[in-house]
Amino acid sequence: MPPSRNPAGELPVSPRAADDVSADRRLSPIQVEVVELCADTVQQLGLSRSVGQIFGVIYGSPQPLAFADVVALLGISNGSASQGLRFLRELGAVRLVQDPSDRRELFVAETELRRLLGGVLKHRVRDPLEAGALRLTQLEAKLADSDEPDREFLGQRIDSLRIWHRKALHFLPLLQAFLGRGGSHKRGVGSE
Amino acid sequence: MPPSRNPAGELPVSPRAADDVSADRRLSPIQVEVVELCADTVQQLGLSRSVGQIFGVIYGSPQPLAFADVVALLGISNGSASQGLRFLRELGAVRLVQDPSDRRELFVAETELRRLLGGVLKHRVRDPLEAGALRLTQLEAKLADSDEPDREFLGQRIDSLRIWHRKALHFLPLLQAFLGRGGSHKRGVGSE
DNA sequence: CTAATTGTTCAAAAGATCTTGAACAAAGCC
DNA sequence: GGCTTTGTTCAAGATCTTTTGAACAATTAG
Repeated sequence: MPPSRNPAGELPVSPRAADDVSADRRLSPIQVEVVELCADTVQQLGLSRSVGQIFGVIYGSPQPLAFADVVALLGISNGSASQGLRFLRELGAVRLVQDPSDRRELFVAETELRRLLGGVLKHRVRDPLEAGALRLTQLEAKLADSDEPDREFLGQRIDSLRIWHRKALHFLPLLQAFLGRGGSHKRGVGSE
Repeated sequence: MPPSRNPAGELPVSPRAADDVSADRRLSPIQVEVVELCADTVQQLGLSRSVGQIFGVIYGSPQPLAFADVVALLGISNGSASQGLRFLRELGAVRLVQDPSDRRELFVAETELRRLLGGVLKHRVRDPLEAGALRLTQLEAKLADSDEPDREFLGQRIDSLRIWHRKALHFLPLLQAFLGRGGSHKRGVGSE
């Protein structure tokens, strides 16, 4: 049971250093908004909202956050935090950092857009596209030895799907090249 | 109550022409798979599955389909069909065509990828991005006259969000240019 | 070794989203 | 005018997703 709330409102005099996050247990109003913004954005990308909140709270923290910090700052359950953090780690959106004086896992947010979106892109675009390719191939085969009455028409439709699919595949490298540029370089962001 | 089912299994001798869709009330196995493929794909895009099924059944039909055909072929309710078709029309993924001998609304699928994705892009990318711009601006203002302790750090984070946001905005025209290039092969695709 | 801390798992509850179907409106037909 | 066909609306129900929290494993400190 983490000391997320304290009936008397007094600090539990944690044994941690003063700059540790566990000391300031609350999010500032601005941080709350960053969390909300991330949550909404991530939701638009088709991932669950709490994953966005978790990323947001880590992204908006000057120090690395521990598991228990995420739980306390967002007021979510251990289960949600565990699942959300695992997912973000798999995506590559957060990373673990080590602190010799702290045996807990500490998380920091990935700040390079290329890496951040790389995971989402794979998870939400590349993998589904590859699954789609397989299905299209099977569908073509099935059409070939079926007694489909509208075989010619459906053949054209499936061809068209193939063309769309190929386009999407060709598009991915372009997108990655685009993401690769500039980003957080000290200067020359370009358009200014 | 449309004659979608007939207790005795006999055709209700519809008053429509023989090539009308209402005559063949069932989807072929291949068409079923096209419907499923569209449903799954559309779901990946973050829209509801039934919308994909509806698009799929229209896309996989040699003839324009009427509202009642969609309901009968997919076995969905009037309500779902009505909402799904309206949504697809708003996106521009299906169009209405007129048949002087039929007073019903007849639907055909949009087959140009550019137009098809155009609507989704606006609905799922451009609009949210614009909302995000507004939020970022408000957030910057709020930060400016707050007594945020980590103001400098959060300022950097918000700047970084701005850069990502701008990148996404600049990317849209690129994507549209890409979609614009010659996908449709003018052979007897017969869809017009 | 024992106790305390840290994080994971998973069945059940809560919540969000989608679908249904019956009542309703609109428009053509007789 | 009344009857039929066509499509829409929306509250209630069904379904799917997310979140919770308590039991559990793993690790470390004492």
